[in-house]
Amino acid sequence: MQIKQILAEAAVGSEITVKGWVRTKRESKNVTFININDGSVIHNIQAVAEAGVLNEETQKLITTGACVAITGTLIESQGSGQKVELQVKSALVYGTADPEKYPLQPKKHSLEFLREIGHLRPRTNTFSAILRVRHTLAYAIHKYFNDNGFFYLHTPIITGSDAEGAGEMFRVTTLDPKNPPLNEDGSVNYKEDFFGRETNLTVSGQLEGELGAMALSKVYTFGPTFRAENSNTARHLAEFWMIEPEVAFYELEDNMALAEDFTKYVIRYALENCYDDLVFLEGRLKEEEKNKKQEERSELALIEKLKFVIDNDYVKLTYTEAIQILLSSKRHKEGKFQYPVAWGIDLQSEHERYLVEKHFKKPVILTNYPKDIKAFYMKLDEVSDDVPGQTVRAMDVLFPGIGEIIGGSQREDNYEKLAQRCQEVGIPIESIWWYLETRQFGTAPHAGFGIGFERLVMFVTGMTNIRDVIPFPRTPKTAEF
RNA sequence: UCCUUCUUAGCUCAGUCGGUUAGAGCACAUGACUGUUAAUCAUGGGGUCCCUGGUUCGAGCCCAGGAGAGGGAGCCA
Repeated sequence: MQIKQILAEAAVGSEITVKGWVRTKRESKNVTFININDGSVIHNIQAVAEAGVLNEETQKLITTGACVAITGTLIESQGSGQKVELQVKSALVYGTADPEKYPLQPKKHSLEFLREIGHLRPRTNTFSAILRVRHTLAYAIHKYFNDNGFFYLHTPIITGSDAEGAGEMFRVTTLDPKNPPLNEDGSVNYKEDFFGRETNLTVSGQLEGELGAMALSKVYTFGPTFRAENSNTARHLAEFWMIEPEVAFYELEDNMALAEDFTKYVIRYALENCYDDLVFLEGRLKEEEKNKKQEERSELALIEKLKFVIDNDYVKLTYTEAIQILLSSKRHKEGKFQYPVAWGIDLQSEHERYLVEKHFKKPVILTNYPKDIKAFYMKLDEVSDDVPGQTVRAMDVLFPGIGEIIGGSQREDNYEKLAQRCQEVGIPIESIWWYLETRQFGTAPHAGFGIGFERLVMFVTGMTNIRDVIPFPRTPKTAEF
C-alpha cells in the first residue's frame, strides 16, 4: 500500500505492508522507531518495533537509506507528531545502505551538494516535493488545453530548419567525426549524412505549431527543447521543456488573455493538488531566506505569493509605456541603472526586475516591442504618431523573481510582409518555403507563445536555481546523470 | 563567454603574522536510556588542506597556471 493512501484512509486495526526507504531510525532499550518514505507523499510513516520483534541482524540492516518492506498493524499513535503508526510484526530488507558510505545523511544538505548526487537527490523531501509538483503542473497543462479544445501536436525533435534563430543548435549526425565525407571545397558533405542534409535538435516547435494551427485551429506542443548556448545562469538549461500553444484567429489581445488564464489555471491546480508539498517548500524557502539580508527577502511567503498571482490581474502595457516609466523613475534619474534606457533598447534584466518587482509588484505583460529586437515572424503594427518607431505585435510575460517566463506574439500572416522580413534578417526564403506557403494558401490571423516549463516550476516551488527543478539537468560541462 | 567569490573530515564551516601534532558542529560507530520523531547523554574512529609548479630554513596560509562550484551579467524560455 502506498503511504499516501495509508495516511488518507487511516484504517486503524488493519494489517498492512509498507514498502519504502528508511529516512531515520531511533533505537532505545525497549522500542525502535523507523521512519519510512515511499515518495507517494511528503509525509513518512512511523513504524514502531517493540524489542525482540525483529531479529538482531535485520534490526542492524535497517539504516538510513535502506529499502524495506514492513508488515504490521496500523494503530493510533501514542506519540505526538502523527495520527497513526505501524506496529511492526515483521520486516524484510530489500536493499541495505552502508551508513558509512550512504551520502544522504539525516541532516540538512546544501542544494549544491545534492546536485553532485543527482542519482540520490530524489530521495530527499525537497526534491521529491519538487518532482511531485512538476508532475502535477505537467498534468494540469494537458488538462487545461484538452478542456479548452486544444489538440496536442507532436512537433519534431530532430529538425532540418534553423530558421527561427532562437539559439545555437546541437548538430544531429551519424557521420564519422574523424573522417567525414567532404565536398570538393573541403566542407563536410551532408548529403551523405543520415537525413541527406544538415539536421539539428529543435530549438522551438513554433513553426510546426503554426502549421498545425492552420488546420486544427487550436494546438499546443509540450516537449523537450535544446539550446547549445554557453549560458551559465540559474535560469538556463541546454535541455528544457517548453509549452507552445498556437491558435488560429487569435490576435495579440486574445493571446495575452490566454497566457494569463493558462498560467493562473495551472498555478491554482498545483495549489489545490500539491498543498502539502507547497507547505513544505514554503518552509524550506523561509529557512533559506533567514540567511539573507532583510531587503533581499521576499515580501510574501510562497503560498501567499501564488494566491496573489491567481487573484490579481496582470499588468498590461506597451514597450513604449514601459520605457516612459523607466525614464521617469527615480532610479534612472539618479543614474542607478547599469544599462542606459532609451526607446529601441532591448530591456535588460535590471529594467524588467524594476518594472515587475519594484514598480508594479505583480506579473507584467509587455507588448508591442520594436521590430529590430524581435523575431522575423512577428506581425508588424500599424505605424502610429505616438510611437517613435516600427513595432511588432509581440508580448513577453514577466514574473517576479523569474523574469521572462513567456515570450509570444501574433504572427505575420501576410506573405509579402513575411518574405520581406525574412530578407531583412537574412533568412533564405527557400529554406522555409513550407512555412511561407501557409501564408499563400488560406492564411489566417493567428498567435501563440512559448512558456518555459522549468521557469514555471521554479515560480511555483520557490526554487531559485533551474537545475533544481528538473530531475537531470543538462548545462554546459554537465551531463553526469 | 565576461566579471566576481569560493574549494580544509562524509556534510557545513573555522583556521590568527608563513612556524612544532590541522579544529568545531552535524553525520557515522560503540555504549547508556521506558515512546522517540533533526531524540538525548558519554566515548571513539575519521584529512591527497582541489591539482600542478614556484618562493621560503619552513606553505592549508604567499606567487603563477589549471580544474570545479556559487553569485552577477550577456543570450533567452
